[in-house]
Amino acid sequence: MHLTTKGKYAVVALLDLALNESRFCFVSLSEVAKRQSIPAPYLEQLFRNLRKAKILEAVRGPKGGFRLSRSSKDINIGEIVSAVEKRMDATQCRGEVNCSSGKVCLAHDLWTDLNNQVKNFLSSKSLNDILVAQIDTNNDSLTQEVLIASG
Amino acid sequence: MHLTTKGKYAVVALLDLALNESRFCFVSLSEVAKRQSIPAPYLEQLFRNLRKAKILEAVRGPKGGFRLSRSSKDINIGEIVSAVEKRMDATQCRGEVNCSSGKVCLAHDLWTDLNNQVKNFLSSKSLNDILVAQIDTNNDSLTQEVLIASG
DNA sequence: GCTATTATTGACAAATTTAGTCAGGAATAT
DNA sequence: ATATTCCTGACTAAATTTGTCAATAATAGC
Repeated sequence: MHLTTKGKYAVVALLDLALNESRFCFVSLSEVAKRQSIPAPYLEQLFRNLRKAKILEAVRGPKGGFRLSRSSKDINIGEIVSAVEKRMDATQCRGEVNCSSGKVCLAHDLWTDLNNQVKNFLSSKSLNDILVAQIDTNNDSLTQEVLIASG
Repeated sequence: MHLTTKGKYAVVALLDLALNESRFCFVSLSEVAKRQSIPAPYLEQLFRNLRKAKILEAVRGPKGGFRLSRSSKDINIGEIVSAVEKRMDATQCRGEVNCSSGKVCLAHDLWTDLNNQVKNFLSSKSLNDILVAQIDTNNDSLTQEVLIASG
């Protein structure tokens, strides 16, 4: 089970997009990258995967950019993370039965359970949930400003 | 958040130890390594950390080996994993406040919550819990044999 | 005391993965 | 046309994981 900067960058970038897309219909990758301190060419790789996963839509050319393909309420963190992380599965054997030389290993069910635990947690949170929680707990000036901008 | 073979090997090795220590007071590392298909010199590194964490006790010399320093009911999976994994923390900033150039990043609380979720899950399971669950769900001949052997 | 067995330590090396870069191409608004 | 932006594939560097090795220290049994 590996949660790396890929997953973290992806989530933050989409949160940024969710906050800014209501003002400008499409947001350029470079804006997001700059605001969130993510190397732009690296973010391109991630957005590529997010587009394949039908989470993002893109338009090329001037005034082009990206936007969420659905409401931020209908995009959960789990699908974002799985779109960019390739080793999130916690089981050594990817759920296969013969993980320990033909026999189910002693801890097989433990890792399967952990896997489900994490999956369920991440799938239960939408992008919007995170934004709302962030707004509730954090009343500094930046957040307020972004809030006004977004709605 | 990284759960690697270290954590998985460590848990399986200790489960193996828990199953076999009642018969032989101390179990040699090479026995465990062989039974669980873990490279012995690699397991040495892990046992080193588990001893530092007061989870294992060792005796050198012939008839020496390792045993759990406490009952398997009093050792939880969380402490095993943290003894051998160095990057289990899911937050990018290790809980620090200025994770995104001076400001708390948008997803800060999300990763903190995920972190706690995983910690609580792993801490809530003891070595003995895993063995009992394994025995309940898996009635093949090997498990039965080991069960009888263990007491 | 000698020997075989086992843990202990520190350093080393290979393989894999992550993180980041780059160059060139394609679409589109102006 | 031109500038802007996404698109694609390949490439590199750094870090981490996954081992390996050699030498040492302790101890049981003879």
